[in-house]
Amino acid sequence: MNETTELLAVRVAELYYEENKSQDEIGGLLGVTRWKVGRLLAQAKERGIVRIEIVHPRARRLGVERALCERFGLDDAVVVPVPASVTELGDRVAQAAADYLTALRPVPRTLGVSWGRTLDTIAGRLEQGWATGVTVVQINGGVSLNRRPGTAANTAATIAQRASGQVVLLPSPAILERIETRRAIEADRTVAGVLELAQGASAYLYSAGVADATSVLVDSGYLTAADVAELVRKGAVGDVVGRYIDANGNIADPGLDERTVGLGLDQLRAAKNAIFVVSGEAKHDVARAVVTSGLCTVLVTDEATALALLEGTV
Amino acid sequence: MNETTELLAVRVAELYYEENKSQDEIGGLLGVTRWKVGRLLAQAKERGIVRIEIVHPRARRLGVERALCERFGLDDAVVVPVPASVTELGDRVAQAAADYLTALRPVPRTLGVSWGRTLDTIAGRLEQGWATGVTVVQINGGVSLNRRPGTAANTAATIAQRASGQVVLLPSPAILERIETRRAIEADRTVAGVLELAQGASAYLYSAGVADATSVLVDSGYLTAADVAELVRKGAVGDVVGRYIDANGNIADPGLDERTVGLGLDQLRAAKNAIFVVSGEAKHDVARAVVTSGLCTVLVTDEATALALLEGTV
DNA sequence: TGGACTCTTGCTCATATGAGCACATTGCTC
DNA sequence: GAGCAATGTGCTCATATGAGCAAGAGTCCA
Repeated sequence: MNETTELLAVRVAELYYEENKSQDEIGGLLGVTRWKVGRLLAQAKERGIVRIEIVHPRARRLGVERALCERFGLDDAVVVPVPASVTELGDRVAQAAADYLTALRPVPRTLGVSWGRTLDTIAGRLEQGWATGVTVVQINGGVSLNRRPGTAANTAATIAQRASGQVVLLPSPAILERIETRRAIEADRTVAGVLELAQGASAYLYSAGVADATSVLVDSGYLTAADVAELVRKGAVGDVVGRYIDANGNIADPGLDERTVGLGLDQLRAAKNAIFVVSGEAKHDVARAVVTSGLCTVLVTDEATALALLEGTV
Repeated sequence: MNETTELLAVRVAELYYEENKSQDEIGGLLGVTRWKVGRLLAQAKERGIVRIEIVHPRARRLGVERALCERFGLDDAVVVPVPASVTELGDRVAQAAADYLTALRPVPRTLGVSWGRTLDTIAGRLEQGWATGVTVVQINGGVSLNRRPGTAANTAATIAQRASGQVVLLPSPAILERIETRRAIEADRTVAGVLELAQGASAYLYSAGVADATSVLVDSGYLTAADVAELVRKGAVGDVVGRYIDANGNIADPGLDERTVGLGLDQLRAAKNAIFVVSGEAKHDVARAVVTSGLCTVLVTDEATALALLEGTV
């Protein structure tokens, strides 16, 4: 399209979209047929001269969602556009996750949830009555040692309460100091029952942690910043339900993993409905590791993360 | 429109504009009639949920243009959107002014032009052959004392040359030290002839200067920064064709005006086609003074200036 | 509780637009 | 310069959408 045609396309687009003139009227004004006007409008759209954007806190990016599903073999994806002016990125994504959960059919009878800041925000965004009779089970440990007492329990409890359901907490630390202690605690009837319930959940809802000192595992006292630095040196890009993974989605430190209580990654991979919620540039690496290694079936994320995932592969 | 309807409108807009589904298809997907889909789309547009923007260096803002004409009684207005990322604001506006001049019908036989940076940029943006046989006459003095020798002459000459026309320069300083000298020079046959031609021009093309030390009149040595500061204290907001005006469009310093050579503001007000080109926040005050006091019939400006003009009145 | 008024909805018919086709134009190669 | 391929154009007919209207729904007040 040469410069003259391009300028004509600009004028046509202005008259059509800003002046609300019909293609026939525009043709008369500019001395071209209405068929040519239509073609110029199509070209204006193709070349980005006309930009149509859906601007709303609940808006989605359906095209990007489909591209993610095709690329990564996901069952579903939810992508939310977040304008640069919005500072609470996680809020928009959490809202979208809450919307998705509310709309999920069939309603999951048992929902396994992790804990962390993202999950807490999602819990806060769920409406009372988002479902009825959902049993919410914790899938990673964290009741004890937690410096913010009750957050993990609160998250699961809130989600359950707002679905008029029950909460089943995992009464165990997230990470134990000795493998023997982890085995003993998992063998205990109380913990074993919760883990069995967790393994049988119809859906899982979880996020990821960044492999740095901001991790809630550091915050909670399970790991030190030095521990995490060592994990990074072993290739860790982040943690999923308390388990550190590398860029290929494999366990970064098997020894640490053996001491970690909660649902295993194999069980997450085998899940029929694993809803992964993630946002922010800091989590791009772990997000990529999760979606490329089959650790989720549904992804809820922001547009920038989605586009980064789509650009980075092949 | 309550929250449920608003969310429905978002979904409808996404399916229509991003998925290119017909209103009938969308109705089937969402369980509403195609007529309701149409109404939801209209609401989405009204409430800014759908934003359609023309993004191109040559794009205009036709609605804003019409509003300016209605508000200020202009014969025409040209408003160009300039994205925040574009640093050469004046370039876009200068291009629009060049476009306007080229499209002007009837072609002006005699075109009076001022000189300054904006006019120089416009001259550079005009294409060879933008018109034929146009006599370009300088309407404000400035050949002598100019520290950038020839700029004023170059501007007029370039415009004339690219219209295969003649240039008529005003061989006089912009401002003289004594009123008597100004009268003498204007009485001289050479200068008088040019001024007569200038007064009889079919169209005028000019910009405005900011009332501060960046003025080309300071740059050129006619005024000192102290002179301009004094003018500001007398209420000057800027200069038009070398004449300082206040917020109401009146001469700020009659004494200085008496020593200024060139087309008078009364003559500009009486013109049938006075094309005023202005951009940038620094010039908002003088722009307002010009459009509200009948000193132009056509305004070419950037979108931010246009909106500032529309907001500031009444 | 009923009537009046306002708002919303579904529909008919008119208008607007697009898909696909046949023909025209343009550009390239021999 | 001719032939061929690619691109562009105008058109017919089908599809999509909107304007205006009548009917239904909802709200408010006496």
